[in-house]
Amino acid sequence: MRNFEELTKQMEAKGIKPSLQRLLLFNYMQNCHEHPTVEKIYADLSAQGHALSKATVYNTLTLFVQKGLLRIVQLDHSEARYDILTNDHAHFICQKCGMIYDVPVDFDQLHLRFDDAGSVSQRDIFYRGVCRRCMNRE
Amino acid sequence: MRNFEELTKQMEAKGIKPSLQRLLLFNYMQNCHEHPTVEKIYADLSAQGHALSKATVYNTLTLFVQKGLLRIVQLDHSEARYDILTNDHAHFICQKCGMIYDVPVDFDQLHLRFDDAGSVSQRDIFYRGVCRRCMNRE
DNA sequence: CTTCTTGCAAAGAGTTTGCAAACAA
DNA sequence: TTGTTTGCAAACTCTTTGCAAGAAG
Repeated sequence: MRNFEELTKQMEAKGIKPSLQRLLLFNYMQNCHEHPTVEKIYADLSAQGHALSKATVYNTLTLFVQKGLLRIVQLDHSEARYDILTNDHAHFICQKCGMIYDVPVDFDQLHLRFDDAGSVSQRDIFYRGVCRRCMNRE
Repeated sequence: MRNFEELTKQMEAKGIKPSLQRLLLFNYMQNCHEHPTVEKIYADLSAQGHALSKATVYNTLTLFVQKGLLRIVQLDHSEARYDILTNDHAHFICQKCGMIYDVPVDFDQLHLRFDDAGSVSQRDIFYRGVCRRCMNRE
């Protein structure tokens, strides 16, 4: 919960007014690396004694995505999960336990050659399979 | 609508019993390369005079995904779109017009190095941006 | 004041499910 | 028969929205 001035600066740099709820959410997302769902974010912040509505969680996360602070990790038709946008990484999704792992990856090795692409603003890579932990469990 | 024997073989090879509705849907997906939504699939097949319910479209597509004939392309929280699983290709999504382009890509250049990955069964790459057609339109 | 943000509850979209009828083996 | 597939409608989940109250400048 420290370092709010730094967070404020980052948000203002993206054109977002730093209200209390927005700071709370941004701070939470900065420190959460498990790609949480709206439900989890809401539950965690509520448990910490912060008052904010689920609608505000939805609306604020959507705002953050639009402003380029977060990205949505949408798997099939389940709940959306959110991910702080840092340096590029891929995602590995375990089909047994549902866990999402970050995978370091060098996107530039891909050499995308595609004439219909005017401009590219975001790149996402997903691997699906079974993680080592689940494999060992069998 | 020809070639049903071939389709039947492919479906049986994946452990799917070839009912009429399933053949219709599989045949449709084989020949549709625009990543259609359930709504579009249902509308197109209905317009062709085929009787099948939307629930069956949903259930059958889900079956096909589970059996590895199709993949879901789920963008944010909009409708799911379906894609026949052929040789690897990435997707480029235009954020203006919503069109999804197929992009040839060599996945093996990525050299995924990730110790927690036990086994990998599927790889998806998404690029987002603005397509050339939309850029030229401005 | 004036504008932006929040929160509740209701609406909405897309998808899944229960169950009975139809079909296939 | 015995098991599988279909289809309708209802239920469900996740997300968005309208609007009034509240906070900020």
